[in-house]
Amino acid sequence: MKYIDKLRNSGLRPTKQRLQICEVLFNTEKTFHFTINELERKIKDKIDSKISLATIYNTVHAFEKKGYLKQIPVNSNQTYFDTNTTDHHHFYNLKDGKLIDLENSDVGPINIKRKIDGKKIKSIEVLVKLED
Amino acid sequence: MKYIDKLRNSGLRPTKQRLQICEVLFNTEKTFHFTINELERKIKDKIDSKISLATIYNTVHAFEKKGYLKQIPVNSNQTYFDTNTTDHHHFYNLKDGKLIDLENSDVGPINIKRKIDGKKIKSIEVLVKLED
DNA sequence: AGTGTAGTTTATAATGGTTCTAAACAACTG
DNA sequence: CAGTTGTTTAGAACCATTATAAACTACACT
Ligand SMILES: [Mn+2]
Ligand SMILES: [Mn+2]
Ligand SMILES: [Zn+2]
Ligand SMILES: [Zn+2]
Repeated sequence: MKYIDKLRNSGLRPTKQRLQICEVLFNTEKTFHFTINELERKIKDKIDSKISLATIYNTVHAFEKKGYLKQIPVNSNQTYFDTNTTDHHHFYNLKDGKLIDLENSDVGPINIKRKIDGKKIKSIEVLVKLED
Repeated sequence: MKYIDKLRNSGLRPTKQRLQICEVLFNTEKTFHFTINELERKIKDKIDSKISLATIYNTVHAFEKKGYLKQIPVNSNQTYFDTNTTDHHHFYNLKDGKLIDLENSDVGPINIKRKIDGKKIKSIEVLVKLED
């Protein structure tokens, strides 16, 4: 019910699997960061039926393309996604590989003084690595 | 001769392979960014003998650990390294996957106002994604 | 120089996250 | 419904990276 229109309006058919993944990703108090591996576990916990790994990948990429998820650049063998699609920055805890949101107000405006001919800025992302 | 002391002082034996890789990485006018794949080609071009891929990985990681290289966080299936180990930021050209250095003066000082208990900041990195 | 030891290189295999394939299936349209 | 297109799925393929373990080499100490 809740996500059917959202999907239809995006040109994505509201399948059982996508709706279940929407529940896990978006029906939460707070936004969160995840790897595909973590999402797979979360889905297994919340859902009785099984969703294939290929579908999880497909869906995450479809949602990313529609702007419902974004990828966070970190040095890891796994891809990190974020359900918070607003412009914001991150702490990256090297110890456990967890991301923590930094609000824009925690960082201050970033003004890139240099320009590259024929290119425009798509995003500006700050990653603050944390160690003990 | 040039890199033998550097390696010895770091506790790394100055082997033929490491010295050759040093030539490719550090005997240059400008610093540069590379993936292992690109470095492998560069080595093949510059060197007559062959260095195994495993050694290239080993050496890059050894140099990274000693602080002679650093990894740049980007969304890519390959790991990006930088021979410029000073604190600086990057443009990332999404079209061709190339990095461009941003001097600190191009970005301005970044002041992280938030703190995480028991953690200290290891690095602050800004990635500016470019599109057409 | 010769010997012993620890460090290094190498070919090759293994790993593991991600993407591809193509057949079964399900949502939509008329 | 029937036809069409989009989606799901298990499994295979892909490919960057890491592990393995045997051959080799730099180095320290005679
Ligand atoms: Mn993607
Ligand atoms: Mn590394
Ligand atoms: Zn976030
Ligand atoms: Zn750089």
